[in-house]
Formats: sequence, structure tokens, C-alpha cells
Amino acid sequence: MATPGTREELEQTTHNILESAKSHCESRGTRLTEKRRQVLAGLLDSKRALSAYELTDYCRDELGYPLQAMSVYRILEFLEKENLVHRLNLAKKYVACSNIVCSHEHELLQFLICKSCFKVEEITIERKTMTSLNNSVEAVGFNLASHQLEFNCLCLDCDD
Amino acid sequence: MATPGTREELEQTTHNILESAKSHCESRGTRLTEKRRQVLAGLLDSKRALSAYELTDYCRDELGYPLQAMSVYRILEFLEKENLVHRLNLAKKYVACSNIVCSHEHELLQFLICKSCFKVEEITIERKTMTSLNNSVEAVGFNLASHQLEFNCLCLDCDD
DNA sequence: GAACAGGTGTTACGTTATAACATTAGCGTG
DNA sequence: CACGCTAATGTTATAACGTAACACCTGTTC
Repeated sequence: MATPGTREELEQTTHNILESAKSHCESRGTRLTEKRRQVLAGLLDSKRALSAYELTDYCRDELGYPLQAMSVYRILEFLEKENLVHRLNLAKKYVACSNIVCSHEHELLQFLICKSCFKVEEITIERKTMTSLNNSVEAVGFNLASHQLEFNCLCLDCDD
Repeated sequence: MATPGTREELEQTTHNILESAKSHCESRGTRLTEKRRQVLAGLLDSKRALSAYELTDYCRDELGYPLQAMSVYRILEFLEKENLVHRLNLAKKYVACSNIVCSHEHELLQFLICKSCFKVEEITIERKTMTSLNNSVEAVGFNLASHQLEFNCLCLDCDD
């Protein structure tokens, strides 16, 4: 995966993603309003998971006007339904989908969350690992309710 | 695993576990005080994961006197250090260790949590599954911070 | 019994999340 | 355009989860 070098390229990327997100919503008959767009932009810019309240801070500080927590929660709920954002239950934070407006199977995502800096990587574990896991679970009479697995990790930067 | 049949046998089991827990603490130079014992008994009796606040309710209703949330949190912290209780981050609840005062490696536990009734099963996934998972994680520059994995599940009773 | 450590009580507060209701914006139809 | 509908947002209050700080008490040791 090529990582963009300059700040300009980075912003271009964020901008492009937001455009894609917009058309994605339009094609589904929903609207990526200005506020929804800004919350998504906040998550994209931060490049890590943010809590709903951190996003209200972002709006106050970066956009110059307040967006109350209630609104942020509603917007995050919308973005999650649109598959533009993932809610991370372990960290109680939210992250922009790394492969936004993607066609891959969202139900098979695994998240690595750095518990120190909240950087997030999405990985796909091997199918046979998943199968093996499923078997262990079903053997004791349970079924996985979500295939979105979350792992508390430390990234190399934070793992001293 | 033989499941006890009558209520009497069940209580006997709980009683025995509490006795084991007491000697376990004594051998470590810590004290399983009456309140700590009662919180542990609450978790054992409920046979499912409870939140700290549910445990304060339990004390008020079952024991006839209040134990404030702050105290419950402190007691749970103690019990967790003694390996008598596990904290489930996904569910934000606590569960008595199924294999109390056990010698197995606590750092390799996996928890299946029914998201409906909060019944909990502890499983051990195959070593090669864990290895494979570890490899996927390290491949993207992360390290698992905890080998206590938690899976959102539905148990057979709740999975309609 | 003085000193100390561990345990508990009490109050306050921080963080995460949702309920309930009011208001506004956008959009189609007569 | 006016009307009415639905979606979106504003506003307030409160629930649920969790911790900080300090006071007090209790058991042990010297």
C-alpha cells in the first residue's frame, strides 16, 4: 500500500474519500449532510480512533462551532449504517472505515487497536483460523454474534 | 463436565469455592473479607456476568444492606488481582473465574459472552489458531496487548 | 497504646451513551 | 406558492459506567 508523502496528497486523499462517500450515500438515497461530512472528515484526518466527545472537541476547535454530543452520536450511528465508520466496542471509540465505500464483506473485519495511541489497523485473518475459532465457539453451544473481532494491541511506536 | 442437579448441591459447590478462595487468599497473604466474599458469592450465584452496579443491587436486595459502587469497584479490583474474577471489557461486566483458584495460565483465556443474557463460557482456542492470529497481528506491526480475547456471542437459549 | 497498613465509607466528578421532545430544513404534491 | 410530510438537528435531562480524593476505622506489630 503506497502511503502518500506530502500533506497536500494526504488532503487530496481525504477529499476524494469524502466525495466517494457522498456519492455512496446518494446512490443509497441518503444524504451526507455538511455536519455528517465534517464528522467523517474529523475521523479521517485524525488517522486514529476517536470518541464521540473527542469529535465534539474537534468540531469546536477545528471548525469553530460546537456540535453537541447527542448530535455526534446520531451522526456516528448514521455513518455506521452507511458502512463509512466502525464502532470499536473495546475502545469505545469510532474509526473511519479504512476501505471506505468498499465492496468487501464488512462482517469479516478484525480490528487491531493500539490501547495507547488508538491507532487502528484492519486486518483479515485467515479463513481457516476463523473456521477453527467458529468450531471452538459452537462446541460449547454459542454462536458468534459478530464477526467483527477487536484486539487490544500495542503498535510498534507505543510498545516500549 | 458434570452439572450439579439440585439446588442444595449447587449451593454446596458455591460454598466450597468460597472456602477455596479464602485459603487461596490466605496463602497469598491477602484477606477475603466478608464483603469481598459476598461480592464473589453474588457473581457465583448469578452464573452470568454482572456489572458493578448490578452487584450493588444484589447486595441491597439479597444481603439487606447497601454496598456502594465505589466499594464494589474496589472489591472487584482486588478479586481480579487474586484471579478470582475476570473483567469483561466488551460487556463492561464481571464474572467469577470458572476455574477458581486454578493453576492454568490465565493469560490465555478466551471468553464467549452471550450479548443477550450475559452467560459466559471460557474456552481455550487451539494453540495453532492463536499462533496464526499472532502472525497476522505482527505482520502489520502490532502486538497483542492481552491474550484475553472476548467474543460477542449468542447462546443457544437466546439465539432465536 | 502508638504507629502503621489495609480496608471501607463518603462525596464528588469525569466519561460514555440514550431518551424525550422541540425545532428546522428539504422535498414532493396539489 | 402553500401545505404537509419526513429527515435532520437542537436542546435538555438523565442513565450507566468508572475513578479521584479524603476521612475514618480496624487489625497488627512493636
